Amino acid sequence: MKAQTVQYAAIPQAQPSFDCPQPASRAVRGGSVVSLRPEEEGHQQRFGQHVHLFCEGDDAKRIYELINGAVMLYKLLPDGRRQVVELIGPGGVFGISAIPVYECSAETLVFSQAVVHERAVVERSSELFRRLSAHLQTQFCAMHEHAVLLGRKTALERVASFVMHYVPGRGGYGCPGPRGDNSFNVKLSMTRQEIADYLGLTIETVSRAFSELRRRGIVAIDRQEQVLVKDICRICKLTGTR
Amino acid sequence: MKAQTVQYAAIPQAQPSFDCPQPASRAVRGGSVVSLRPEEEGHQQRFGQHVHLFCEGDDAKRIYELINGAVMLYKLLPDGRRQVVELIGPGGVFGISAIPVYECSAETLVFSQAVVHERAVVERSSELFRRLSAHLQTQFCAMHEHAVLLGRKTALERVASFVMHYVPGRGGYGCPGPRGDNSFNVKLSMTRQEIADYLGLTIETVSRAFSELRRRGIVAIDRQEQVLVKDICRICKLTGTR
DNA sequence: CCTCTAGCTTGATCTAGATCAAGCAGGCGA
DNA sequence: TCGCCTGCTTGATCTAGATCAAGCTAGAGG
Repeated sequence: MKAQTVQYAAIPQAQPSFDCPQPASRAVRGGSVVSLRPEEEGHQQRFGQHVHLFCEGDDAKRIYELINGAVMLYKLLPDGRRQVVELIGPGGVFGISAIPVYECSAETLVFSQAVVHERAVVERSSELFRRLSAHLQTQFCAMHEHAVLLGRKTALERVASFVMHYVPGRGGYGCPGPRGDNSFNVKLSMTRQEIADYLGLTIETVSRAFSELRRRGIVAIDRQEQVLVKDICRICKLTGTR
Repeated sequence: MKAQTVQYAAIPQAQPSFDCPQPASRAVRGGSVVSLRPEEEGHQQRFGQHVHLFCEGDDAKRIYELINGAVMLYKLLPDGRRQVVELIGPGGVFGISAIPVYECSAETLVFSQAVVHERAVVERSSELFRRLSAHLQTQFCAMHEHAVLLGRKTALERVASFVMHYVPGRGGYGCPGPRGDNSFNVKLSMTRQEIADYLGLTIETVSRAFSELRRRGIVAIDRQEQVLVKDICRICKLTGTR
């Protein structure tokens, strides 16, 4: 244990969170997903790749609803160890906190769009609160799954599970099993370090696991981000879940 | 990895979930916590120690709101490895699922009381839904914390963190620091195996960590369930969080 | 075209925690 | 009172994954 050679900046308590220029693109409202009374609407915003939306310890003034793209939520230990605690995809909600400040940091993995709600507005509007909460249930389920991964799975099982997350409609509840095309081309959009911090491993172990999958002929990898899963069922069996 | 010598029963898909006799004690309503219109009220129920409330795969018909006691939520891998994914205390909500069946199993750790809501009722009543969802935020925060523990902490840090959870008002957000009595008597109410499955360790490693804490004079242990924390600040520093 | 750099891979070695194997303590029924 | 059983502790050994240490590769900039 005591992983992480890479040192991350210490948690910057309370300071400007947006390290990306936010031009006039605020309030590009009229998005497809939301349709609420004007006073309940949030601002739709665009964010570049690797933009920090907020940091652990910042005032938790805003709640985010991701329209498209991907965001990672992470926490740092004082000695620099990092754990990515959640990956947010389209529809996902984040920035909700039980305390007055954010309990984790949020960073975009790719270009993303999100509806940004004022926390106070969400707390007043039961309609909005309901919609956001409904999605939290899905995320809760995913968190439980991730706890199993972190607590009980081997390195190869973790990486296999990670790859399977990117294969739509397979491996989870109601998986149809092998039918038609049993291969799928996955775009990871995370560095090996980010994957390692998500899976509770080191960068070297992640790399070795990918190499092992390649050696076994289960995936083919080119350009690092592109993973061609050649046999979905075979990688699914390696996840340890079934 | 590949822990767990103890084998747990394979997931019993769809079968009577209550393995504890449920006598006439249903609907002991009029509990202190809830005050809703009659049609929105749930039944308040009592459960003995080590009672399964539901199993992974059962129809997710009910949502539970714990009044007092303690419940653990766990998931099993097909080969018998177990991970306790969440510990629920008074006020906690569980049994919410994004899919039609429960995604984990729930078992009481001690004698407990809970308000049992019909899922359909919760989905109709915005007042009730709001109240339950509000508590999920707290639990979300705790899950993130637990992901850090499972992904990045050493065995000693995990056990120290676990013990600190039982010390009220210390170690978390807004901890007042050392003042007055710096000791506290903790009642664990979990076996070493349950603790191990919660912390992603083996029973032996948990045992060794407790012994190490005792050897360092940080805790005193008698009757296994009783842990006297002699120096709260010292064990807090061992959690890795600060 | 070459060089630089960031991110990735691979090999060698080390170690925290798993596994294996006794032994201990306390509650309980006979 | 005596076994017996369940849960806990402790020691010896093993191993998955961390750590340390080179390379490798592809894109960027000159």
